[in-house]
Amino acid sequence: MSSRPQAAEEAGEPGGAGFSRITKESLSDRAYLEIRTALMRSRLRPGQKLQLRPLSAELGLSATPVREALLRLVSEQALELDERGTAVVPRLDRARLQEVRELRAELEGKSAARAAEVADPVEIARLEEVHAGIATALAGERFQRAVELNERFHLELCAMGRLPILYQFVTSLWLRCGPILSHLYDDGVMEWDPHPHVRIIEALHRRDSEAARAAMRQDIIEGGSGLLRYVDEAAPP
Amino acid sequence: MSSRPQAAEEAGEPGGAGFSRITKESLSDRAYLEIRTALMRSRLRPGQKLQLRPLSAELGLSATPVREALLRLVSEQALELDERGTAVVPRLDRARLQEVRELRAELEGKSAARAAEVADPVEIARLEEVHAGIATALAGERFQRAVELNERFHLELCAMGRLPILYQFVTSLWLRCGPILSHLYDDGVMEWDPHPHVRIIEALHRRDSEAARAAMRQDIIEGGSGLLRYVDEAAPP
DNA sequence: TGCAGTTACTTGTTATAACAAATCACAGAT
DNA sequence: ATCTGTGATTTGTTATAACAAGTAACTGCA
Repeated sequence: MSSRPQAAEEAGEPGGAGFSRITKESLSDRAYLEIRTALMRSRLRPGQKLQLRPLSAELGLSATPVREALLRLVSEQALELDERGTAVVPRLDRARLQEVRELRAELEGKSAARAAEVADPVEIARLEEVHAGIATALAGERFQRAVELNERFHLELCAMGRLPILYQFVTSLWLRCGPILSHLYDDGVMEWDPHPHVRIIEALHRRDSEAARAAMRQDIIEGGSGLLRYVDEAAPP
Repeated sequence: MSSRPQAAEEAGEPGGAGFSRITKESLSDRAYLEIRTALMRSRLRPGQKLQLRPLSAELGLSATPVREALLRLVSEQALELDERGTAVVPRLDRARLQEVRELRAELEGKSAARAAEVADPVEIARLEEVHAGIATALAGERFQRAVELNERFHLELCAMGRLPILYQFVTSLWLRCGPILSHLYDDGVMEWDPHPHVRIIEALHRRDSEAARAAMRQDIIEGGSGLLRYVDEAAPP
């Protein structure tokens, strides 16, 4: 889990528009966020076990809040429990990843369509900045940075749709892919004619929801296909 | 929360096809199921507080497993936490219910379309039985029974789509409506030309996915509109 | 050397207690 | 009668310990 004092590293997260988290920050939340970002940053490998007491010791907490964090991630399907009850990072098999991509296309597509109807220029500008950041990161071969910004692009756009439940579902889908997401650019950066992100942004400007939806679907289906190589053929025994 | 020894009341739940729950049944799971079905059966009113110690006493358990159950329901958005941290049954405002209906139309629509492609005759027959049960219950004015069977119809159909993540999302949407679901038939039973459920079943037989999707959408959008009357105009202070 | 049996330890689970903060209630003063 | 301050109670939160079950390791015998 690496270094502990990383608190405010997660500064500019999405979710600004109406998806406020209470900022009470209990120990339980701290543990949750720490494990969660470790997952999203691919610092935990599929199949890896997260045992209660060793993990608590590493986080410097007692068992209770860590257990709560683990159970919360299990209920979000970001972790699983083995037969013994130990939390383990799920292995994505091909069928599961396919389902995730299909649902992402459906849900983020709807999100984009909706965003095209309600987004204001300020939000769109912010989105353009994020995409520019991705381009810069890729040009400089800072792939980890690009992966993080790509996530931000998608979640920020999703938040712009102003459908909180939908937003939650989408984050859940991203969380499931976390452990393999770092491989997004492993076999090269795809060359797009106009990048789907650009097509999305243009569609937002034109308030063209169907174009936004289509571009989003393309980004997810075609852009994510490389990940299929990093997946177990079938769920292991 | 009513009587405790109701264990196997939930016999014939859906989820037969590949959605197996480990049957370990810890105390935590017991508490979870008990609160959850209380929600789904509208035995808990919107705004009602579920305090840790009183609830634990009522369930005859210590605080720990009950707290775990409450937090799990919170993470599924079936409950919320007030500023103090107390679990409370959410009040659905109009916007939220609209979003739930929209997402149900989208997701259950996809589910139905997929089911039309892969369902086998045995499953379809079981679905027909459930719908027949609804008709019988309505004819006999056993509305509570009809509500439960209606839920079963939808979830069983969703399971037939064989998309586990989608299934989980849909159950989550149902859970959010639980507290007001019992009002489904409060202002009369809708008279359908052919009941959408019948149109769905016919579409399954014909393997016509788009017809199945359309019928499902109709069932959700038109059939659930009555519930809008049982919702708070806006989220209260 | 190899195997069986037993001990010790590690696992998740649950109960209990200590803690802090917020709320409630009641007493006393104005 | 109303307001205020203080103490007791109730709230969620966290830590700790007791428990059960499974696993590993080691010892003693063949």
